[in-house]
Amino acid sequence: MSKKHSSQQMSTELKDFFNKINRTRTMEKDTYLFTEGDLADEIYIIKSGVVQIGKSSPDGRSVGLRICSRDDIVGEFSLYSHDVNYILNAKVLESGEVSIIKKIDLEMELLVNKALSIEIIQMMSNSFLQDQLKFRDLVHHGKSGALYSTLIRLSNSYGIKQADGILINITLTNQDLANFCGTARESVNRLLNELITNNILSLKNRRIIIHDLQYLKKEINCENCPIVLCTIN
Amino acid sequence: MSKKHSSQQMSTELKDFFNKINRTRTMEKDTYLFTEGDLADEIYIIKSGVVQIGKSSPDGRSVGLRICSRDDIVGEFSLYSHDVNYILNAKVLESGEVSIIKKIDLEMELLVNKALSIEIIQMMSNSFLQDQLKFRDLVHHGKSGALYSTLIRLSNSYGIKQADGILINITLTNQDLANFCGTARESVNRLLNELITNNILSLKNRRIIIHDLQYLKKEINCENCPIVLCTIN
DNA sequence: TTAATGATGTAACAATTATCACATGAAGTA
DNA sequence: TACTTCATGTGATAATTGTTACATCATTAA
Repeated sequence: MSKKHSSQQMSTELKDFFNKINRTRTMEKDTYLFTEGDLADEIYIIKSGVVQIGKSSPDGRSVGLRICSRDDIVGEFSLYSHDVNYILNAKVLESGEVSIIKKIDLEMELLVNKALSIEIIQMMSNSFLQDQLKFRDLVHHGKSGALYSTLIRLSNSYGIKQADGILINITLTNQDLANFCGTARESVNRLLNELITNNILSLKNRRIIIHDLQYLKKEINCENCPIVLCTIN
Repeated sequence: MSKKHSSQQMSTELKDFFNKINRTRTMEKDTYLFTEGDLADEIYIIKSGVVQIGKSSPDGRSVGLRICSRDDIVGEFSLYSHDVNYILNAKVLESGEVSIIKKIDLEMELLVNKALSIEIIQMMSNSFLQDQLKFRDLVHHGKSGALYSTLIRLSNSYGIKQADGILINITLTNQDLANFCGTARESVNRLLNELITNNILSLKNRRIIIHDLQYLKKEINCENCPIVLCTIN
């Protein structure tokens, strides 16, 4: 898989630091790397596999927030405060391996490693701007806009250029997409089929190929912001 | 106005740094501190007045994202990369004054001031979690959920306890609220009047008094997360 | 005081989206 | 193969939300 863009992607300093520590853990599909309420004392970097960050509601519904893979940082940076619990969960969509850093080790390192701090600040400020743009797309363009935005982000994070368009190289069910958009599964299904009918995209092997990304962008007034600000991870 | 909670609130180190530089600018109601496309070479801290962070769409609509006042940090942390332009805008809702730091000065300071870096990381990680929870509320609980969430956040940021409830000590038009919720003004109006009818809230002097915050929280499955994660600023 | 402007309130109707209830399809397993 | 399970597809209907078109109300300016 060719991963090009990422909001919380591993920077050089951080990569070095993770490599120095070099603790890893394998993770199995359909398990959770962490769930809401777990003690948040570790930060992870994905070495292989796919992890979905989300939040489950008491009413049984599930909210999709990010889809992360190699080099993405996963966890919550509640630095210098302990006994903090995870607010989100991390579900393993494809088995793989993560590098682990104890939060306390990262805290110690930050005290002496200025370059690392600065890289983390840069990473986080990107995330912040990214989320603001996501609000615009998800909240202000209706449910179809939410789906279009999600597809665009998926294509920026997991898209592979092909002769006939951009293959989103990850399998997601209609329900998964619905959880990102705040819609019913059936609505996603209908919207997707409408897009297929209009030759905007097609399916192949349970994966989406986008033929006309420009159409999706136009519908939500995409102003071609830096791609680094428009990813799903 | 008693301000208690804030996601991007001025930390001690940062406060000291701003005070050391001590450049200020006054801002007039209904002007913009910055708009989309402006060169993003400064960061601001609000000393007085109220500023709304938002984004305007080519289709003329306007998206509300944050409402900031004293001690809130405003601007975009695109550190160490120059010729970057603002993606959001900052509209002055109430005249006041801001302290200014040149981005380049902050960058220099970060190279030598570890405590400052760490404070900024803490601030940003709060913002990040806060936004994830906001997605859940705004995207996954319908338009009424979006409004309820906005009201709860407003009460956490600008609420003043009173005998009969919590006064949101800031004036916002129905349209302003609609811009935060991604709804039509008329829908906000209907929803608000419904809440008034049911004694959940009332209006006084163009300001909202929430009598039954618990009702609003229950409707969106609020799990009483740390208040610092549920503000509008 | 009157006029103008902007905010709010409301009804009728249209459009979108959710829900329910199944049918069909695809993939893995006994 | 047949069975089971999970994903997808689709119609009918309900619920929510947006749009249009005004009326009313409050505030400011002439």
